[in-house]
Amino acid sequence: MPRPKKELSDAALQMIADRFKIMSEPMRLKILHALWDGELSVGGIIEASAGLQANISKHLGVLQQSGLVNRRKDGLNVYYQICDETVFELCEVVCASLHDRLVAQMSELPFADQKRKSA
Amino acid sequence: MPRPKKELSDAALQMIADRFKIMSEPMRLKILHALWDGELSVGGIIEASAGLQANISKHLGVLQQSGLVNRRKDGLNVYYQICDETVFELCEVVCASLHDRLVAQMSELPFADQKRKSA
DNA sequence: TGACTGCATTGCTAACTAGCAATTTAGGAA
DNA sequence: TTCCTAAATTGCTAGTTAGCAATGCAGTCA
Repeated sequence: MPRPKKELSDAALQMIADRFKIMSEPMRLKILHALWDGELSVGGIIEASAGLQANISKHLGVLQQSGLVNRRKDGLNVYYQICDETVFELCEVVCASLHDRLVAQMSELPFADQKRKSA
Repeated sequence: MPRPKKELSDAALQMIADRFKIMSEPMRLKILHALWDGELSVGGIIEASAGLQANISKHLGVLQQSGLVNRRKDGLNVYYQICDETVFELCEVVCASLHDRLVAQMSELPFADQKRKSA
């Protein structure tokens, strides 16, 4: 199907770019990945992502302000949860694209049709 | 449908993050937008995106190396074209998410149910 | 050959930000 | 109160990069 081209203002481009920028840090992706299965406390996220507390906290602040995760406080603990399902979709689309690209690159090489080390 | 959580190595996270980073510059989005309807020469892209020649050229180099656009030389001119359709998909997903978020934020305000300046 | 055009490259600067260490704040328990 | 824990914040440094100006280079035409 044809994709109609819409006009995009500079402000719109900036908003879209900002969203991509949020997703462009490996540590933030790691945090989102840790939250894949649901809510987790900051401590749990730190453990799962193996980062320093200050950094994780800062990244969580960024993620929350962008509306990708929400925050729930309970006693001493704070729990975060992904609240924008497009996070998953974006990652899946990117992964598929990367996969396709690698497959295409492999097929450029000689002996491409021989499966090597097929696990 | 459930989204199965897959293990992600640091290298994988880096690759995904890199792809998002490519898309996180307004000028690059502007270039991709200019290429929305098909192939364009560098001159055409410069005109459409209203950027300086050196910057456009550098951005095009980034986009090509990431495999999002391809390059075709013809005489004095060089033509670029989007060769990864996921570019469109990613932008559409992000736009939809941003839209939903703004709608949700509006509904938080008083008089949210009154349509104002409905065009 | 020489001049011209279209694009790429280089050198530079300013702005941004991830990560680290140290501190602060908020809440719970004794 | 005092101590403790969980999380957020602050100050800082180093690394990255977009944009600009100037230059380089390849292809075309006379």
